[in-house]
Amino acid sequence: MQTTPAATEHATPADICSAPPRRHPRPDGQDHYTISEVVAFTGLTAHTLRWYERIGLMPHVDRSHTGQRRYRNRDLDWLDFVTKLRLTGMPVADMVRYAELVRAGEDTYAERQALLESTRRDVLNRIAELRDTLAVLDRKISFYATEGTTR
Amino acid sequence: MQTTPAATEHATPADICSAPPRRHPRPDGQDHYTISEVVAFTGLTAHTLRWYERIGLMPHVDRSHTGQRRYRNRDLDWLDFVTKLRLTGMPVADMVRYAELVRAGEDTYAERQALLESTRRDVLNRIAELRDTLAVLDRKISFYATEGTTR
DNA sequence: TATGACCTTGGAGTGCACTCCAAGCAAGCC
DNA sequence: GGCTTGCTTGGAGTGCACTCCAAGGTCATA
Repeated sequence: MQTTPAATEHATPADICSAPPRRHPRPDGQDHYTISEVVAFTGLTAHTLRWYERIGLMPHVDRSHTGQRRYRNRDLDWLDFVTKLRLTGMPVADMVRYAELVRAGEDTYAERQALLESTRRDVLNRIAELRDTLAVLDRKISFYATEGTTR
Repeated sequence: MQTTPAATEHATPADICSAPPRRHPRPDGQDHYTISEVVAFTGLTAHTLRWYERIGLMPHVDRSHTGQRRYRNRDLDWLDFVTKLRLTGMPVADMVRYAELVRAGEDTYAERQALLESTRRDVLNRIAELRDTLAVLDRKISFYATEGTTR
């Protein structure tokens, strides 16, 4: 059993770096998903998928001969990444900025790196805040646990 | 040096449980802060403080003889807690629910505990998600770092 | 070929969490 | 008293991230 090397070999400009350890529903070459399939895979709504495209957050989605969207594996990878960024609280405008850098090509590597490093710092800060909050919650919960049972 | 026991001894129904390790600007008894002082302490805006009160997120704020707000140490503690909850992504409506339980008295200890435990689970999940995101960011950042310098 | 589920678009609507405004009262200083 | 700065209110406005709608075209199955 081995991972399919296609993902990195045919890497598109859309998201060239670092193959995520994701299992694709279908292998590269047969990867043509309708919008409702992508809804099922990602948990996003069709509305949101179309909106992401309109605001420039999707690198470009193929179309069938009749104009319907046909998502590829690389689109799923991109959506996974976008979903992770969204969880960090990053504003959509910043994600669009990153998408623009990706579209602009290799010359933007440095700027992309800087953007992700700034995001990384945000994530570390948020984790620290959440740890703090966790401590407060634990203190209050244990208060309620003892007071609630001994009263 | 020892912590002032006043905070727990005179604990008000507002937020009776678990004295936070917070240094108050003034000791209990001389704690009467204007809204702009609270703005300076908490980082919240005056608009937001008034809005919190309007929607029932503040337990009740004292007023001067002319009707101006005079916040107490317990109010600062409460605002600290609310700010922590907000960082977890908890909707304001849920925080209002908790505030209502606090106002309702000791009979709601069990429900409060359940609410905080549910929040606790959310926080743990969010931390796990952020760790995951951190791994993805690190992978991409190291890609850009090597490609950017060797190109 | 008909039925019904799915897909397309631009634009309008929604919900949340603030954020601001106008008009007026209050407090402190010269 | 006059001036400035701060505080009060209800209600309206803002920005974000979706979310939905109407009107119509497409696809799969019977």
